Amino acid sequence: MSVDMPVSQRLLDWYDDHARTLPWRTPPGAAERPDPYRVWLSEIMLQQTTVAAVGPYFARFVGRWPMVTDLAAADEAELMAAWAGLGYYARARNLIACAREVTRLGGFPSTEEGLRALPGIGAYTAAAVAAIAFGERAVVVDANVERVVSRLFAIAEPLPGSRPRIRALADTITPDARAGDFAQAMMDLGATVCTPRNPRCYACPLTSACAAYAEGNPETYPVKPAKKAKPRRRGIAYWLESESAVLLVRRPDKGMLGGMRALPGGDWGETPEAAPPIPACWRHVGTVEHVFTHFALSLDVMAAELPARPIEGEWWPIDLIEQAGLPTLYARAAALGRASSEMLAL
DNA sequence: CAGACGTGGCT
DNA sequence: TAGCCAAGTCT
Repeated sequence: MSVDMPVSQRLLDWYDDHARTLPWRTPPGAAERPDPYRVWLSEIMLQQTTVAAVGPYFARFVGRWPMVTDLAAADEAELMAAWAGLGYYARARNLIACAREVTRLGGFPSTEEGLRALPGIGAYTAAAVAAIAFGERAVVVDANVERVVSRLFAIAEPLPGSRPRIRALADTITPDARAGDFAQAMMDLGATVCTPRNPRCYACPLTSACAAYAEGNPETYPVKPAKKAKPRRRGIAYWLESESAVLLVRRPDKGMLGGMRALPGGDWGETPEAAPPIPACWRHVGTVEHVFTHFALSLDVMAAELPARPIEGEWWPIDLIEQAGLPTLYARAAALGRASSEMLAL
């Protein structure tokens, strides 16, 4: 392989042999383009989320809602429950809004600009869908591309200040043809070779063009600012059981776990303080330690059993609690409450 | 613009 | 193991 072959060509050649096989992809250089609906759905799911985590969710979603028009007609609560566990729940709320808008438009826009106007679609996703699903030349910059470009050009300026330069440099190496394959090739390279730690430079098709490799310190790029310390908050969740069912609530659309089902309980803060939904003999059955992006939470779980469903609300059969679509935090809290009441019944 | 917004896997 | 990190978007 010639060293003066353009970076884009070397990368595309590498991709032809090393592309990952993924459910939402067509093979490299395939004649037919992938379904825009599947490309869009996968891109939304993959935002800040690993391929491994997305796999089963993607399969369930396309099985249940095979076309964007099906998703547009979905029951919102069912969709939120199907998303439970994937995180960043604003994505699920935007997903259904976007599906409805696309259905109203009669299909996905094929341009970056048109895609960018849809809910939940930002600069990255608009470029990715335009390139992958519609073959448009678009400069696709995600965290993988930022890392690969930072290393190729040994960019010393830390993120996020270096973003404009990274984008400009990515533009210079993006080819006119096969822009979608090129974008996916950059992401595959970042995910499997040009990794954040212990990059496998010996397997990289671009080492001869890589400034960081020449310096001998690829792992030092991209330069990032120091992380801030996470504060710790406390909260309480109430497992109220009656007639083999448990009382669930729906969290407000704004804020943490917005729109998701949850156990009753007050706000989270410095001290755990929340009035129980009803006076009862509440037992402390455990504490869930959960780390979010910007704080850590200690959630104390209280449990009680009462006869004859004492208050109005959504009473969910405990045997079917897995289907309630609780986000992970509350799924863990529910496991504690359920185990405690089963223990008590023995 | 910097902070809010989840979760699980890897080192 | 505690921290880092993942195909970002919205405000």
